[in-house]
Amino acid sequence: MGIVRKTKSVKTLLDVFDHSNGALLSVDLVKQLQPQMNKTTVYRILERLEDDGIIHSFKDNEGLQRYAKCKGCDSSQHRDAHPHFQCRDCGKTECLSLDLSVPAVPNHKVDRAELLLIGQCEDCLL
Amino acid sequence: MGIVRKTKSVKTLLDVFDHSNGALLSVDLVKQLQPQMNKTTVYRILERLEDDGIIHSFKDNEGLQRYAKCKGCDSSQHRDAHPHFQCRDCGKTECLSLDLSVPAVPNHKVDRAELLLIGQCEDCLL
DNA sequence: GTTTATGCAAATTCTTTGCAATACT
DNA sequence: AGTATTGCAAAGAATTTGCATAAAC
Repeated sequence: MGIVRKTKSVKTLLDVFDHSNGALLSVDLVKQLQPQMNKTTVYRILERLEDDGIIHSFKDNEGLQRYAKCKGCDSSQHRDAHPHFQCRDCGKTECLSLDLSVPAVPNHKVDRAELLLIGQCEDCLL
Repeated sequence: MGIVRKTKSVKTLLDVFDHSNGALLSVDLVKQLQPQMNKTTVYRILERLEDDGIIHSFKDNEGLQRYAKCKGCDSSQHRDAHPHFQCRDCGKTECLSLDLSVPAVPNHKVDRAELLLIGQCEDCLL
């Protein structure tokens, strides 16, 4: 449902996602967009975009919220398996296109899985 | 290296781990042990126990730190694949004994993997 | 007796909330 | 016009830091 109004702020944020890759820290987005955009506004737009299935989010290795553009998600189902890779050196966090098979757990209902790989990225391997 | 002194506080914390199952929130431990033990003390003991390979930690679905007793870790290598299951209803977080095969990522060095399954636990499935 | 651990208060960091003002459709 | 959105200030929650005191080896 397109309940997210295309305000200037929303467009700005979507533009940031289009021109960057990987999963972005909400904290960084807040910093980057200040003072043109208020901190609260950034958090709330991210929340709305996620509700609308435009972006997805997860907690990274530091417990910080990260957002990335969804590929193949919609508002009804936007929480599929999203493997991510986080570099322990530079912190850069990438979305992986790996197909994650969600293991079954006896007597449990598994809705989704978050797989975070931690290591060194291409740039930091040198 | 047994650099962790067996103080009363340390023993208390180890006792909590022995008498509970699943991965415990540092926040809850702090609450539970107050006011006998100071907040800072709890955080610091947890940190030391993890350094020593007695317990391991990860960020849960809410980005909160959780700790659980290690099985088969030591101070040199205590960060192996640790799949966990977190109940979206009651929040209970269990350690799974599943063997997680860490996928390779081209041009990256993967040190470890955090797999968190989210769903409903046995108790909450009724 | 030296080193490690603890307590306390204060600071930090990320995120959320309430409410009035504003922009979108 | 009516509803969704924004800004600002303040609150909240989890975790960390500095420093003086106390306990462990």
